[in-house]
Amino acid sequence: MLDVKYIRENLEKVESQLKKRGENVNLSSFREFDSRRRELLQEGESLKALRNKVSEEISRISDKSQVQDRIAEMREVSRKIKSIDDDLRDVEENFQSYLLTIPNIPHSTTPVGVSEADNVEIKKWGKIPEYPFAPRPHWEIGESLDILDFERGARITGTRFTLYKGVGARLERALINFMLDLHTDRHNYVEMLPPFMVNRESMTATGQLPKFEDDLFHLEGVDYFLIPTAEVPITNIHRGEIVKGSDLPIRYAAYTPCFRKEAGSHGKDTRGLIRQHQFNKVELVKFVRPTDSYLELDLLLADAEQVLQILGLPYRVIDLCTADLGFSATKTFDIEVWLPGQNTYREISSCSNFGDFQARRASIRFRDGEQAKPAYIHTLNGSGLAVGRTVVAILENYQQADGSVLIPDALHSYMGGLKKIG
RNA sequence: GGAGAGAUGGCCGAGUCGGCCGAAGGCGCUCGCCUGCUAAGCGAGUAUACUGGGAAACCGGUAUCGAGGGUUCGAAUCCCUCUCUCUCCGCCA
Repeated sequence: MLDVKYIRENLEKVESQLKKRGENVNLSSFREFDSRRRELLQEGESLKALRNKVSEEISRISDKSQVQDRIAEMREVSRKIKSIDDDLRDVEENFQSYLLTIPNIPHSTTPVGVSEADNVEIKKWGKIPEYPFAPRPHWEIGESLDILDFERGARITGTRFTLYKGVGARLERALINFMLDLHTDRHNYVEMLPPFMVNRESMTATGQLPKFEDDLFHLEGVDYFLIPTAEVPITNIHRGEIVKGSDLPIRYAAYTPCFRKEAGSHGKDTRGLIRQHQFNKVELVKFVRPTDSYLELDLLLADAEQVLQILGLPYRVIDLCTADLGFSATKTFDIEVWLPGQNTYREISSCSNFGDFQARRASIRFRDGEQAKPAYIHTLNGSGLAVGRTVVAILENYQQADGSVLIPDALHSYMGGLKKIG
């Protein structure tokens, strides 16, 4: 959520900055809500001040006959207050839900664009391997090695669900452990294992709700949602808190499965592990001082990149343009890993700075010292990495002519010494 | 699932038959004093949000004692609903 005072004072600027997202923003109703709200507020508050004053006087007058008309008067005032408060509640509710639908303002360094074609590649790492044979896509490799079972996954649940088998399951688990160990032991994140279902408040705080409910799995009987990313439970750890400035930056790493409906991508990436309704991810989340957040974004990106570097997987980094930027983010770097079986780069991580947007929705603040004013922190998060897609990248990049797949060195110990699949 | 207890400021904890309770007291913390260091001691201060005024320092108003409703001129205090926590029993990985 954006700062109401900031919008009030910079209405046109905000509008033009939001237009860069390609959204049809119209802040004219902002003015209406805002002035109506303040009008009602002032009217109600002066009546309350009067009532408080007179009520206090009533309590001090001992002669009861003298207070009857004052009481009658205040009865009327109270009735008026109630009706103003009712109107005010209405206005505030509508104002609030309106504010929750306004996306974040892109950062000044975010490239302006009208489609994903305007994203900017800022870095390439690793050598794209050459094969003396036609590299196969991971779904073929996985099936022929009998480690991925798409048919039975679909039987158990439905389309976009996959069964991992034997060494395949082990590889997924190895990657989760490897990533968590790397981020906790070497990058100083604190490991968290959060709930995989969250309530509506948590989803609203990070920005999934109210606008993107269609993308979420909702439970029947309770108003809970399956998490689409660990970002949601982890960011909400500090919802409603004022943390000590000296504790910043706070870094958390968490493994969770992620559940997404993938509404609107019917027919896209139907084969293989790329687009699943359930997938595993190790997520990095940071709570930082506002002044540090863009530096922290670079560090976060580097932490995620290192996973690919250690695994020896070629990738590139993309600076997302305003048209491709997520609802809550001010700036996002995507990491795309090279997939030889599909002869393309695919997103494997997305590292974003949300500024104070989520912090304001979630009311997460920090304070330096006792007498300092609390201020909103900045939140960031990034995948470190999407585990299923890392399996995909390993299968495709490390495939051999004989159909086997080599396991990257860093994973040998996590695979019980196994160096090759098949 | 059954029975019971509770939810007050950073923490602990008081709150009388509703009125001067944003809320006693203690701890903690901050600043100052004092003691040759430390400890102790003394004094002052110590919530948040919205809102009006002001360049600002700051001053005023309103709200907040788990959440939402109700009664009342007036509610932390009375009534209703909900949420959460704790204890015991049952069930269960």
